[in-house]
Amino acid sequence: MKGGGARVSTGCFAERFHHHVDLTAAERSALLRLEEQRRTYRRGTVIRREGEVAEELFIVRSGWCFSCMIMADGGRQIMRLHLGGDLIGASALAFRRSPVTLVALTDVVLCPFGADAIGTLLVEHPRLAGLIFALGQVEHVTLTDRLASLGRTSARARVAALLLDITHRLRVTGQADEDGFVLPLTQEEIGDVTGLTAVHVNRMLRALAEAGLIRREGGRLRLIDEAKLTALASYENRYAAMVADWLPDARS
Amino acid sequence: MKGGGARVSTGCFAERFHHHVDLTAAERSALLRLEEQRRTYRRGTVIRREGEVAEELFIVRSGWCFSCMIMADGGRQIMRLHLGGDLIGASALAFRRSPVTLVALTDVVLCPFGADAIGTLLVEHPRLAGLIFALGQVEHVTLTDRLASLGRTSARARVAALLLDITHRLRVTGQADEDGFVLPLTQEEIGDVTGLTAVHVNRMLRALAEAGLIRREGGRLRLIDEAKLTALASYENRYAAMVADWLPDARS
DNA sequence: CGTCGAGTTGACATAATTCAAGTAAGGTGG
DNA sequence: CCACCTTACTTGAATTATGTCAACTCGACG
Repeated sequence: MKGGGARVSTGCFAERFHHHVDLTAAERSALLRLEEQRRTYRRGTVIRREGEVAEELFIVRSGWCFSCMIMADGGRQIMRLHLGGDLIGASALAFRRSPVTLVALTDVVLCPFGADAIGTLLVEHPRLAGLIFALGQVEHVTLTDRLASLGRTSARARVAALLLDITHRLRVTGQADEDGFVLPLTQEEIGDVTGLTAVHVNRMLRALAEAGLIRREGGRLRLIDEAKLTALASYENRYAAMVADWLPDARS
Repeated sequence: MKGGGARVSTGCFAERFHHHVDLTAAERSALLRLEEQRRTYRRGTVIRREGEVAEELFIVRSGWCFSCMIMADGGRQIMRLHLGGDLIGASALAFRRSPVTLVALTDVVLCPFGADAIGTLLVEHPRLAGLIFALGQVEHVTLTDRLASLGRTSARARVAALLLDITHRLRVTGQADEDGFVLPLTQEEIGDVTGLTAVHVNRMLRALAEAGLIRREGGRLRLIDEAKLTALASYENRYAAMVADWLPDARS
């Protein structure tokens, strides 16, 4: 039930690529090399602070973390939740200093590697580099979805969209079933993702529950009427729709 | 004064890379090949509609356009303004259908090319592919900045941030001087970028003008007190800070 | 000269925040 | 095992930023 660690024999990053191409042995081992190192962080730890020099990228092996920005008035905006298999810190490919703060939401295991590993990949496994690029585009589009969510939808819709997003991402790795899932976010953190206050998040969650769209039992959260939630949030599941048929052949 | 077309002998996309690496002749011509085709659109034209099959990417050669999403209630969120030298439609690398609508804001000239051109670039000029990836990261970070802006800052701050962002981007290509620049956006469009209503944008612009931070003279807009604006918006100029020292060597 | 789109301005409505006070739950030390 | 503390969650009332509606001006354009 802990999740994330079940089928990792291939490496949890490689797992992503599976669905899109048949990896060659060389590609597979190149990806596994990215996950060779491990680093563990306790729940609540600040992994990296905004403005720090940061030359490493990470693959999330297990657990959740998030990247955020601290605002001038002390507020916080959570940019993205990072779940198992996610690549984080790619901004190191363009900036010396981290634009965001990285925080462990649960106990988390990260696999760090240097930016130059991406350079190597680019030369030796252009197809993999292309796939990573394509995955980056998926993230880009989900970010624009969130922009629309924050800019143009109501508080209920934003909360609903977040819950749907988490659900779909967990399903990819089989961590969410019909019984729902454990949400390791406080209402304040949900607010920091959605641009709301903790108080208002509370009200929206209750409204969704009263409307019979979700159910909350202990730490577990369950989506009852996903169709209505999806409509309410105008949510689009981008993770399912990815295709990358433009990729070059694997290097022989 | 029309802008964008001045120093294009190298190609306006290649122009971007100049600052970061010395391009080899082969690289330069590979980039120029991306700009071989031209397509012109009239101000106001919808170039591409959300949900349409879209296999092409574009480089903006001159003029402005924007990508947006139309919301269920008829509202609109502008995801990004695209200026000369920008690469747009990269989502075609991950999705068959366009997640956004693309609209010409002024008369605009675009250079279309297929996604497979990126595949070729990846194999033949990995360093260029890496640079494009790094530029993508810059965009990614500016998007997160906007997310923080929409989620956690006031209306004035959002408007100020937009004006600063446009200014910095225009300066890269020398289209904004101390006299300011021509803003081809209606207040409604500014609202659609910042997640506000046209009416409120109007009030915020006036407030900024009355506070002596900006000046509006005809269609021209001029930033008077950039320091105060920057503080007010907690704006960070990401375009200046990019470095990419992890790139592999150019293929010989 | 009339129409149309954009900008401006005021009065009013409302969604979301703030403040404040409480309850429930979990962890810790005695 | 209990008493205490802390952290998260709830809930209501007052406040505020932003949206809505509506009227009017202005300049461009045919």
